[in-house]
Amino acid sequence: MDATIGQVAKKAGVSKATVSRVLNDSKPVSKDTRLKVLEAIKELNFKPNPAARSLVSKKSRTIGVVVTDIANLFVSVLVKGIEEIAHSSGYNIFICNSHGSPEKEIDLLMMLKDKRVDGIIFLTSNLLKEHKSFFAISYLPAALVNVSCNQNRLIGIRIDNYRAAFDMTSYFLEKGYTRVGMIRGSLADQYTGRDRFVGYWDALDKHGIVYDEELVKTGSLETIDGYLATKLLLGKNAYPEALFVACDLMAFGAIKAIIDHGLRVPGDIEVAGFDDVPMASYYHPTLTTVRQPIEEMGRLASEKLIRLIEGDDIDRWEVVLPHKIIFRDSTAGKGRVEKPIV
Amino acid sequence: MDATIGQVAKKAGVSKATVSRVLNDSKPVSKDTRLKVLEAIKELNFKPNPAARSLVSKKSRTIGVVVTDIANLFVSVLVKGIEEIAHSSGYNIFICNSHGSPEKEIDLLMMLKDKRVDGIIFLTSNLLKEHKSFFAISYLPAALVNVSCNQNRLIGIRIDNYRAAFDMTSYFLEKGYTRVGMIRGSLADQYTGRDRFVGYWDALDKHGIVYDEELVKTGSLETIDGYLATKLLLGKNAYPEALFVACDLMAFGAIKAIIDHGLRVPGDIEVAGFDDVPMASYYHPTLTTVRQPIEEMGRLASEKLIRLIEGDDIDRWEVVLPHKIIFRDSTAGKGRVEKPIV
DNA sequence: TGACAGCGGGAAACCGGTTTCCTATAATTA
DNA sequence: TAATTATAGGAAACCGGTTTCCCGCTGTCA
Repeated sequence: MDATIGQVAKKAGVSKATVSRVLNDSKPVSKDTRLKVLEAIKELNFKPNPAARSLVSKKSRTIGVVVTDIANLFVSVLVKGIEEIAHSSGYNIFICNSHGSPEKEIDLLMMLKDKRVDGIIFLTSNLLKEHKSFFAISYLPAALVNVSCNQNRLIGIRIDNYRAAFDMTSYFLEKGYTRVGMIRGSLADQYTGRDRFVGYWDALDKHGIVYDEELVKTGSLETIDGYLATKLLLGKNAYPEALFVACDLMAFGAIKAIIDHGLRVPGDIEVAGFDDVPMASYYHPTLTTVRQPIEEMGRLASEKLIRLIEGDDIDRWEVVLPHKIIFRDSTAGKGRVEKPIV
Repeated sequence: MDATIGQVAKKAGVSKATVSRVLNDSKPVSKDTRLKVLEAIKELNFKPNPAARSLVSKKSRTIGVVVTDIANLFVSVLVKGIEEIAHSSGYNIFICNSHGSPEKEIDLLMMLKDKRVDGIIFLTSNLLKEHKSFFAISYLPAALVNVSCNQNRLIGIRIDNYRAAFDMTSYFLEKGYTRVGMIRGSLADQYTGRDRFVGYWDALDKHGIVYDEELVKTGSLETIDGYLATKLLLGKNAYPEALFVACDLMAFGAIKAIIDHGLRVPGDIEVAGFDDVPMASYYHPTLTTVRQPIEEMGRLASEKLIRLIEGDDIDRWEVVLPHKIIFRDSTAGKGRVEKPIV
């Protein structure tokens, strides 16, 4: 069906080797022969068989991508960035959903290695020692998104989650609120989740507010988790004046819960999220949030990984991209009303 | 680095052919030899090289997936379904974003063919004759999502968009509203977009309402398009009592526009969407919408395509899955207030 | 006992490219 | 003019599997 290099060679009256040289510019070929070969290629509509190429080059031109769940907005935007660069560099991407399970993650990493991918982009909120040793032993080029790792030859792409959470929380505190709550990610998250939580805590601390565990609940990053966690929070007798939520999806759930509880956002409780997914500016009320350059993170991970795969040198292994707080309606409250001094 | 079949053969004291037979159960092997081979495989941690296998089998175990934009919620949920089945059947998926451009779509289809994918899943709202002839000429197994095509040997997965739109619109009309508007998809969409629009029109017709082009605007399926289209609609002197929007994302934009305009949903205008993306039940107000079994559509496309690739017979080439209208707050209005008969 | 079928297993061809090694010719230098 | 050096391009090995073809052994039947 498809033409082979042998047929092209015969048609052009040259050897397979010569056709290969024309295809890859791997050795000089005279103008005449080159033209004959190109002509034959065009006439037969010849496309080199990638499997045959892979076999000898030992490169699959495929990047494995392990993510928690492609249907999550953060993830799909990240993948879009990854795909854009990979595709334009001639790489396929091979996406796998781990559903956040560490065992599944390990399985997937090993499976990708068996499939001979050239490199891996790994999105996880929790980098375990099993993960680290996989990368150390396998020698597979890899880029980690969202976590930092001082291990040798591992690319890391993230934002300063600690700082972002610190600043977001400080905004509420400087508005005069003393009861600032948080819906945080799972306690198992040693990186993203932890950094955002510590940033929140440190901001309280710096502003002389004592951490109150009654004001903090945990959810697993889905909208429904934000909803349920906030419901719990509101069950207490004294609810927060402001709420910092560890991701936008949960923040939407939180706002829904507050409204269902008969309170207003931002009138009664101000809410801020994290990520700035596209929906944040169309939710009602629009959501104040920490903007991560998600697509850019994907592009950068892809680009650096491909450089690493192709043996170019990497100037910086760890990249911390800038974030930005985007203020919208969900925090457009008046701040604490000071008691007038008589 | 990685062990080869030759090394396994040597270690087990047999020929490569025998190892291959054990791996694939392609010819009987005595119990003794089989055990020796399995032992050697385990000891060397041997994993067959997929490129070498592909070369001889002429199968890449890869499915090309062409979608408009992976960051779109409908798309990412669909891809999740596709990935689930493909992965569990040992197939990779190779995702490409067309951004809705027909030229790009053709380019991607041809590129996938050159990459020797075993089959293609194609999500498009508009099946052009160039697409059809690609599938006809290339003989590549393919599954189309969202469009119907009477062409031979093409799998089609969709819902009855016409009926769904008809029913949704009828709901408003039967509530007594006479001014029911629509934000429809692009005029270029000959399938999904057209069916939903015709369903809307026919419902009006059946209820004796004359189609009013002032009440219909067009958008390109993104949230912002819904917002802008609705803004336009509200600019007119008499706005609709109810609005049927061709997809959820645009519906969110529409609701936002209505609220920004100083009106209430559903108090002043009722709104319904289409798709039932996860956010629909967490938007404020929660969104009435036509539920498509998106993930199931992905799974089914994947499953049928793999059957086709592997030569099993296909019982039904066209599958029309059931949809369901999910009623939520955005249509919880009282209906037209009848003038009391004195 | 001899002929033949059935079965396990090895050697080698093959898939379609790339790369090494080598040769013939042209160009350069002594 | 002879010797040397570049250069284009061919033959064949190779990548790592699968598959065909064939052979030797055992068991069965006449």
